[in-house]
Amino acid sequence: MKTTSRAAAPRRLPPEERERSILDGAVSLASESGLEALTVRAVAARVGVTPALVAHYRPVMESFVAEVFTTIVAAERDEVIASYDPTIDLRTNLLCLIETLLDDSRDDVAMVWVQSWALGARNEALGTRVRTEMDLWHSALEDLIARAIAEDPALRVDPDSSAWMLLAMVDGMSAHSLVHWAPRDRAALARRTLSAVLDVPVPDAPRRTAQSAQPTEPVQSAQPVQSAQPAQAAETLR
Amino acid sequence: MKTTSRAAAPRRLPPEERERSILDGAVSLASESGLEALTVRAVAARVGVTPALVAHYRPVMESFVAEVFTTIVAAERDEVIASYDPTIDLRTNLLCLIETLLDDSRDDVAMVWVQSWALGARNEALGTRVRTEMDLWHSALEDLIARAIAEDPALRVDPDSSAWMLLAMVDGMSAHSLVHWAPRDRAALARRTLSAVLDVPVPDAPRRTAQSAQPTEPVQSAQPVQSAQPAQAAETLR
DNA sequence: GTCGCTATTGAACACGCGATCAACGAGTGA
DNA sequence: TCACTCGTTGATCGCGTGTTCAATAGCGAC
Repeated sequence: MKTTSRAAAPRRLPPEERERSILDGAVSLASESGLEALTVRAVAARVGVTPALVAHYRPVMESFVAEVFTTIVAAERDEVIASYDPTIDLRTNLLCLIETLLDDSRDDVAMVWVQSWALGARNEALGTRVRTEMDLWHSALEDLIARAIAEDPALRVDPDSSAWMLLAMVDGMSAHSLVHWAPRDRAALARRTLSAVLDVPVPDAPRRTAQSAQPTEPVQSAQPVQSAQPAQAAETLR
Repeated sequence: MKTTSRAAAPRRLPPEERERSILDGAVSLASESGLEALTVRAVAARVGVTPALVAHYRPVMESFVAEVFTTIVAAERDEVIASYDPTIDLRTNLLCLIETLLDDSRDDVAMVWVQSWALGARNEALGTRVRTEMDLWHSALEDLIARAIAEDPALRVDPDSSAWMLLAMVDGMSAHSLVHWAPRDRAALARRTLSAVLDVPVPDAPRRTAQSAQPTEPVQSAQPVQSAQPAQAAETLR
């Protein structure tokens, strides 16, 4: 906890320092109460200055929100990614990562993310930042997986699509948890989710049968014939 | 398109009819512009009456939002679930369902969902409704899957956790699509996602073996042994 | 000690929000 | 034709929002 600037704001700081304290205040405010709480007056109160001063340093609130968003999620990503332990196997690492991200104590960041998707649809400055941050998440995960594969070629996982699925699952579950909707045993579901992502065949040679059916035997039915349908279905649906 | 009540509102409707027209207007407004657009004045303008009249029929906006949310998502769920075709196999049906839900044309409903998770965290009336609607989605999917299993016992899928994963994945991807963040080939990812959910072993007997590297070779591999592993990892981690 | 630069303030504007309430007037039964 | 009912209106309150700007006052330089 290096909580900066509760309210005490000695007058006349050097601009860069004031700017920093305002950003810090906005970040802590948004972390606690979400991006929607970022009003000129609320930030000013948090920092201990006049609304006019906040407006002076960040004349356009819309882009300030985008900036605060970036600061918050980038910090979280750095922290979470840094906790990856290369001496441990991929599965355990990812499980740990998922459980970290889904932990209730991170609902504040989850709220920021969910609001960013809603607000980002109409705030173009924010939308751009959101895509950037998600790209960074995706490539970070992709890197982690690719690196693990490099060390253990026995791993049959497609880094790209696995990263997509992991992000979708985690983000979906995070969003759900905001309204406290979660399975009885979330840890178990996390495990199962990871299994789903890691233990599924990688469609290595993109043959032009609309594949997705695996070889044969196990578990599911799905002959090529069948699995060809969905692709078609998709087109007819659109 | 059965768009009701653009603006023309003949004076003095019977209460039930007016109530209906206000709800309809609010639903269409929220569908177009999201739950955040549901203000007394905006709804009044849409329906073609005075703000005071809207406030008269729905004195508390907060719960009106919850009501509109329910109306919108329930209608969508009914529609999508009804499109399930029992004469086709489960995989194709689910793929079709996923692609329907992820279609760009449904971004409006996606926006309603995403906003509902954010707003529902602090609007308790809404939060309750959101959980209810998600429960209904979960059990609807669970039913679909269970029914498919009943007809084809060769299917090795756990309806409960599969439903959880499907919802998380679809909701996550829907949220992402609001800011136009999507893989190059979304249809392929949808197929892969479905594979992940359907083609993963159900962890029936959680035995307590230790190792963590997977067996090696085969792609979907996944013996029960494997699927038991993560369970332990989770415990050690926490 | 004084001056000047500028960080900071206070006040105001124009807008949108939910909510309230007395008053209007269309429809209806007498 | 009158009177009553009640759906509907217009006006208003109190509040919160982003944004603007002239005026103030702290701080470093001289």
